[in-house]
Amino acid sequence: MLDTKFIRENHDRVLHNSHAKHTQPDISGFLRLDERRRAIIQQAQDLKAKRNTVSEEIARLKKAKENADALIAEMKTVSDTIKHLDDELRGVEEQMEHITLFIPNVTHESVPHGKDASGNIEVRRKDGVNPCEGERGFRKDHATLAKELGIVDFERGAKISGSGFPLYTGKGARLERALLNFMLDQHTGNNGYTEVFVPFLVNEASMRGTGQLPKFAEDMYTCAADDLYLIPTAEVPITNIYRDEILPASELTKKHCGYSACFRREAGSYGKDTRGFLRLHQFNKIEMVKFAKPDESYAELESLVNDAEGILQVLGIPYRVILLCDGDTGFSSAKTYDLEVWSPAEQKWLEVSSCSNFEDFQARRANIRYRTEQGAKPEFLHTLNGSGLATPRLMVALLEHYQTEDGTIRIPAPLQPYCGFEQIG
RNA sequence: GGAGAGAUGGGUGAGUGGCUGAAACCAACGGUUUGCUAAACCGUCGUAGCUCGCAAGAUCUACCGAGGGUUCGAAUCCCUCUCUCUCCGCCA
Repeated sequence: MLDTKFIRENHDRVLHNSHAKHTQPDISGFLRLDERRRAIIQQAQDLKAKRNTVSEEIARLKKAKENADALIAEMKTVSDTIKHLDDELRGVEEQMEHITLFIPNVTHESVPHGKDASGNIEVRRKDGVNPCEGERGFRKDHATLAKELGIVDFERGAKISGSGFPLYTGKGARLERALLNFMLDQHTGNNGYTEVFVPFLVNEASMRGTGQLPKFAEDMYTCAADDLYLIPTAEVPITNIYRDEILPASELTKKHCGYSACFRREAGSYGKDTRGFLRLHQFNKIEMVKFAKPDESYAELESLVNDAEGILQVLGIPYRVILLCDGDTGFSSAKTYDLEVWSPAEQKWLEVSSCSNFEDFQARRANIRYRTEQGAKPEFLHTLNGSGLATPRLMVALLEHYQTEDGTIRIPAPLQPYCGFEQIG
């Protein structure tokens, strides 16, 4: 959510940015409402001030056992007017909020302009230490490999829940668990994150806090009977840990990481990239979240990307870092880098991580502030988050890159202690 | 799921219709005193918004879990909701 004053003073920029992000908010309507709002407040305030002083006068008269009927009658109409003004104000503010909630975050000046993913910029690329580099004759795709090796049972997963709900079996289940533990240990042990284990179902206020609601209601699973939502990412519960709180500046930058299952309806994406692990309704992810001082958040974004990259480097998987153009940057984000791994079978780059600086967009929605010193005015802090990493496409890259000529999978050395085995098959 | 109790400023906690934005104490901060520490004393000590001002700041308004209602006037009375605690029941 953007600051009302910021929208008022930068409405052209906000409008252009919204168009770049393919949204059409009613900025001029917002400005009209804003003006009306201030007029109402002014008028209501004057009347309330009058009511307060006259009420004191009434109290004084009553105590002196004098007649106050005329004043009381007068105040009755004043109170009625106040009530009507307050009602109108409520309506105006509701309309303003409705518009504001659908205005996307303004992108950072370093973000390139572009219509869609074609406008993104590759920042850097790293080759892996792939043991099969250059050998293409025996290359099988991840879904075929997984099926042959018996590490995932898509059919039974679909029987239990539906398509997009994979059932990991045997060494596949162990490998999945190994990846998650390995990544958590990296972030807590080497990168300075404090681990959290979060609720997977959250309330509406949390979803609004991080920006999933109200705009993206269609993308989420809901538990209607209890007014709860299944989280699409651990970003939601982790960021909301400090909702409505004021953190001391000495605790910033605060860094949390955590595992969660992620649930996404992926409505409207059937048939597109849905083979195997490419797009799932439920998957596992390690998420990193930072709470930073505004003047440090962009440096923190770079180190956040490095932390995510570190996983791929240790696992020796080829990847590249992409800076998203404004047209491809998410609703809440001011600047986003994607990490993509190479799938030799798909001959495609696959997104495994998205690292964003939201500046104060989420903090304003969720009311997360910090105070530089005792007695200082609390200010909104900056929130950042990034996947570190999501497992399904990481698994794709791992299987495809570490397959051997005889159809087995070599487990990368750093992962072996977590797996308890050196190969699959 | 049933019964009951509760929610006030950073903390404890007073306050049942007007003089309460809120006592008192604690914590914190500034100062005086002091060889140092301690103690004592004095002062400061919530958030948000409108308007005015270059600014420091000033006026006004709102906020005592949240939202409605009654009233000239609500922390205080009424209704709904949320959360916490206690007891009973059920349960991994």
